Amino acid sequence: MSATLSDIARETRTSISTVSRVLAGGTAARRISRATAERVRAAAQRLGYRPNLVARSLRTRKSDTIALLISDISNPFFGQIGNLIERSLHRHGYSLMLCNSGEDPQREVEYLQLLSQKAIGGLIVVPMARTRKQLLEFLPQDLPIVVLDRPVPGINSLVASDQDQAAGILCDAMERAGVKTVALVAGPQEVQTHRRRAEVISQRMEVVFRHEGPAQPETGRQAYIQCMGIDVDAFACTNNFLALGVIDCIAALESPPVIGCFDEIPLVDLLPLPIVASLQDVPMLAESCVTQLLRQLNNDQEKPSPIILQSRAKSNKAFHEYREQHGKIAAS
Amino acid sequence: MSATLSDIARETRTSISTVSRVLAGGTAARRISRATAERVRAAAQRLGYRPNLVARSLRTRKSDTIALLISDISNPFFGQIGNLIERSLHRHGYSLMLCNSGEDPQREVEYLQLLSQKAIGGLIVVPMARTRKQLLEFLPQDLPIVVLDRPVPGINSLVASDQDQAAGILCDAMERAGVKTVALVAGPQEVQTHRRRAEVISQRMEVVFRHEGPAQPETGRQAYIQCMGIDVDAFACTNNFLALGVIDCIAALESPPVIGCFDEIPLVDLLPLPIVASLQDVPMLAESCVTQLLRQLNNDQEKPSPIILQSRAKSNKAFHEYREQHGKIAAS
DNA sequence: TTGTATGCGTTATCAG
DNA sequence: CTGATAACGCATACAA
Repeated sequence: MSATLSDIARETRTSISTVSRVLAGGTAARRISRATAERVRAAAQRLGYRPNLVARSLRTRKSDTIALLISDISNPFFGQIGNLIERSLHRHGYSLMLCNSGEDPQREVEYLQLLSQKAIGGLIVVPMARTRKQLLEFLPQDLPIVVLDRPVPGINSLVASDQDQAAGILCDAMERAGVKTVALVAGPQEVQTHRRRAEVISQRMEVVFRHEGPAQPETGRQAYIQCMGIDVDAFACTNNFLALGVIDCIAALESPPVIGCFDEIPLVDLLPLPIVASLQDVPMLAESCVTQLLRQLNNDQEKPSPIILQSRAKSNKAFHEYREQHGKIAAS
Repeated sequence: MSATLSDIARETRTSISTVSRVLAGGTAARRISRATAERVRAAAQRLGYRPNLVARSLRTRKSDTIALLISDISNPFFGQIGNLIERSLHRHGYSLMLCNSGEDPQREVEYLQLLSQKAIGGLIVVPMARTRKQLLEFLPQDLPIVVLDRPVPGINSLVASDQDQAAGILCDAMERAGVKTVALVAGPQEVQTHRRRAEVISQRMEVVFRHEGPAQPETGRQAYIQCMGIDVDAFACTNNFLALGVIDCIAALESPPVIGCFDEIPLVDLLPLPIVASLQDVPMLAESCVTQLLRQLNNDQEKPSPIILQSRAKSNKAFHEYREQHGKIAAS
């Protein structure tokens, strides 16, 4: 058991309040004489004092723990983000509570309710909830919150990629490579991100086949199987998990179609398939979440405004070869 | 703001302790009359009572939050484990605090100290610390703890893979494929897992080149570059991150060597390299951690004993072809 | 069967 | 400049 304020007070023959003020620092500490402040600090040091964060939370009604509510930390995209957010928060003195909703709205609500019970100090969330009301219903009014990846109308504290731009550069790349007809493999259309990506692709490309399902490799496999017989230049997938399933099936072909997708595909350069991906700026997404959140935690008065990041296209060698063969001559 | 015990007491014209006893359930609740118990439960329901977990923690000196202290959640191995552990804990009513040590002993110590300040209820840790003393120094004596993946002498509450068996089946597979000479690419030898794997490989195979460094792809790349000119049948890597770096460099060769490694390589079946990996039973590792921990949390009297899991070998098509060409005839 | 009183360790208010 | 003292919400020993 660590020493308490009261231990230090006894040791220094001062009162608990004095000790608290000294150790709290800030304005309160300045109203204390150099002498006693020094004595208190010395005693705290000597006794190895560490504040009881639970007691502090009970009193202040907030903790230095931030919740990260996402669908699944084993998704590499969230794994990277989670790692970066945790590092950054830790540097700023906060801890992270990890909450996997598993894309299950009910689990999301359960967690949302938990937050106030635990006096969680802030929330970074990739929401299932589609409306501001749904999302905030069970949360304390003043809880600092950052919505990540999926815009929710009426919430300005947003960090996300510009999905129109992201899908746009993907279509650009495919067009330049001579892709005309595409099979669209889409994740759940209830999810903003998947929906918007699918919409842009549908507008820009000639979609001759379409399959929708959970954002898992299995959905990609099913799409490929059902699409057999139909001739397409490319499979466009609204995320990398879907693409993995398609790639898995497609590898055997002698003249494989293009794969267009979003986010990172591991070892993409080694795969004998033409692949082009639209990559989000993951480190910037993570860091933006933290700065956006810290601003609210520090009671910065200016209202938060959305942070929208640009994506960039990345393709592998096989894609470049494909483009050599099928692509238009680039009009400079 | 949620209702408190005191609100319910006032509403039902009983006392705080009565309400507390009813809502606590268990033995205390049985000593209360059906009538008042019902009244209390009804009021709690009506007022939407949710216990303030911070206050409870302060009083009981423990919380229902479990810490997971690992090196890096963006490592897919830990991502999977983290996801499974979080799901399982959540089902059992616990939350997860995620701590990335980044393989930095100092960050590990920082986190260890934090746990008691937060009254964390239990710990699952992949430790840097090599001794029982180092690990437990800053922890409450009675904290339920599970050591994952890296045995620490004197701590029985362990969940890990049998590294001798894991490395053994990898060597078996390579031998059967006709591999004689290997380049050993090893992670930090301070880490139990890497060290043991390297030892077994060194005993079983003819190691003609050796490179050690952080368990990152970059180390694998360096190893490959420094190994150029030396003729080896295989690269044996003590984990998948190292292997990724080697694979990255090696892909271009017309007659590539075998890659032997541990844990999952994404899209391994599509890669044009002979790869064999020794796979840990990740879901079982995760679930074992939770059961091992819950047993301690429920004050089960029997002392915990280590849970050691077996691995299995998995290879891709290219490896099978390699084996056809170079392998011994299997002596039945 | 139920109520009263105390304390967990802090922060914050109000007197001096 | 400093010290009592009152919460925060809950669990629990002790009375009744």
